[in-house]
Amino acid sequence: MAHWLVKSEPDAFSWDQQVQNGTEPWTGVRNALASINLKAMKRGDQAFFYHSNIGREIVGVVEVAREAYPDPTDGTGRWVCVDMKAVGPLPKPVPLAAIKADPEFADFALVRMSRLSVMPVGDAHWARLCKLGGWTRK
DNA sequence: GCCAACGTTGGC
DNA sequence: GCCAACGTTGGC
Repeated sequence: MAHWLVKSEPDAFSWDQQVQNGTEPWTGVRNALASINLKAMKRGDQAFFYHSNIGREIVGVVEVAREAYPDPTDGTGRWVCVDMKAVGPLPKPVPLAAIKADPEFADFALVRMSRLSVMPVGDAHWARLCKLGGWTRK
């Protein structure tokens, strides 16, 4: 099973809203590389939910509830979205600063490609982030 | 609020 | 098809 990280500005769509809504379309991705990542997601894959700009930390875990389909907020038909389901909050949110300070994450996309909003997370990085966040598999 | 990174647009 | 200008994202 692959793992991912998705970013959202809490001003636009926050973790609290994700939890309240349960399952929510992950729309608005308008970047080619991010879109490729969305299309590679499989139902049941889990992803970290990261608050960009405000907070700048990983706050929770979501799961792909529906694989890529045309983004209803896109008029051109070129872009896709997935449905994400809230799994649970991280007991200890992992701030970007902690990730940057850890040499293990020197080649992590969150650090290296700061503007990418949907990215894969390797098994080793996933395991380490779970540990840092106090997350035990659900 | 500033600025670096980077994607997109438009003139040629 | 190149590249300068511009807009957007997101860290600081």
